[in-house]
Amino acid sequence: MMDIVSKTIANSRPGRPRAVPDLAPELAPREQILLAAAALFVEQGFAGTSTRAIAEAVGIRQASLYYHFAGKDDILAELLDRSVRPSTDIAGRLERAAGADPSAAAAALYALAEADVRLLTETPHNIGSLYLMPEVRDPRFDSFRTARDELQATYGRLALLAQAAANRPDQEPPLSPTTLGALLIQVVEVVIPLRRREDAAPEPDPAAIAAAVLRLVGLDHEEIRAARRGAGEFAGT
Amino acid sequence: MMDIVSKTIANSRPGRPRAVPDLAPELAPREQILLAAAALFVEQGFAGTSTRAIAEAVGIRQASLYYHFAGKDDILAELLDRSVRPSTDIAGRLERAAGADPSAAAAALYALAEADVRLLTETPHNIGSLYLMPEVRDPRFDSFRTARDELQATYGRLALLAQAAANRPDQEPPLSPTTLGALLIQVVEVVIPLRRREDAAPEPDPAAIAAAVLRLVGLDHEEIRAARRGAGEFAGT
DNA sequence: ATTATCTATAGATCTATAGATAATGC
DNA sequence: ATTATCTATAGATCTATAGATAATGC
Repeated sequence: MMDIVSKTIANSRPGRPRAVPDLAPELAPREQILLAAAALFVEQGFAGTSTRAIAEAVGIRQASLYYHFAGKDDILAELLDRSVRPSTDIAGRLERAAGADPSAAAAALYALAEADVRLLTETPHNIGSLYLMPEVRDPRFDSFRTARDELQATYGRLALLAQAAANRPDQEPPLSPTTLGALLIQVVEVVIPLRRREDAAPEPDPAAIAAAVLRLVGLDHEEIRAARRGAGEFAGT
Repeated sequence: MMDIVSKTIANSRPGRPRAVPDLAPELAPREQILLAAAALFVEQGFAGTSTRAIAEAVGIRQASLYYHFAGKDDILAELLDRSVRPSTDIAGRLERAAGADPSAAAAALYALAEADVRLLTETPHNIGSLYLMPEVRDPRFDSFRTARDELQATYGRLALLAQAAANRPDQEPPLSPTTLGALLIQVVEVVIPLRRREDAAPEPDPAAIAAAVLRLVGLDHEEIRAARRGAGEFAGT
């Protein structure tokens, strides 16, 4: 009897028990650290967040962080990689599926923008805003930046391909491919400042943002509708 | 003779001379500090920049900063205010000049976007990127954020007015006014990530970005051309 | 007298390491 | 035996203040 009770209450994991009881024992400690760090980095920046603050948020002692991560840098590196990976995966699949067909490229671009808006909207703690921190420029985070540059390049390539087929009137001053890719990502990332606002602005509609991306590329209303229909067919890809 | 020589070489300002000779004596010390801090904040973030680093970049001792500023916060606060002020001034003038006339609003929106792109492109050290730092959310910088929210609201109001007159086909899912303002500012601010790239991407053409803004609002090619012509007339305003 | 610096330093951090301890696993 | 924590602490910062000093201004 006593045994059953104490077993129920007992720590279910090896290792010395925490001084403060674990509030989220269903999460691995490593995940708890990543989540707490994400929230703090977003609020106060990387340099502005001490390892002590992260540990306190998790409910462990500052030194215990170092059992799970070699240093503060590694926590941020993992957060960055995890947050960009789903986007680059989707982008790669969509680009391969679209091949060289301009109208498929338009559909793929639509699907990519919509997926990215969803990811940025749903990710906990507005983690997408970590991209904006100055520290991310440091060589320590090269692997993240490479992945992100590749994502931007995919936006640029899909856009150029889609644009080639657009039935657009005499175009405004054309944008360079680099500028175009940066611009489209920038539009998608409007989610970040919108989520930052504390006045609880309405969440942007992914379909509306995706349409805005195609409009910027020069597609007209009918072409955008067609791309939206085409995007649906990538769903299984 | 000796007097003339020593006067020429002599320190031209009161106060104890610096331990390290002043490399930019034409700038007031306060301006030197602001410039050096801007460069460092942009590179390494606010919390990641020590007062010692700022002082070193200026060529003074760390403690000497406190003669010019009450603290690190005040340096950032002044940088933020200075960088947003020109935009809000222009926005206010343009909005007043446009009044309630939709085609004037389109022209004003064009002029505002173009002016902002120029400001962001030309400001030293990509200072616009300071807006993105997490620390800026802190109440200490409320006055800056208020000014910026007002700028965004002006974008939103001009866009809604311009849109009312646009000869646009059956529109895509409409964007809320808040989202629209955020989106347009976001487009203009594509300059910031472009300037950040170290591969020396081409500078974006202000006219192309301003056109992109109007296209997002729903204006067609002819309307954009008209807005561009109209924008020229605000020049003296 | 005023101005703009300097030197020196207090007190509060902050990161990371060393080594002990208290669970579970076998 | 392995795992995951803990306590304790070294050494390196970092911000801000106190008070001295060396110019110019009058």
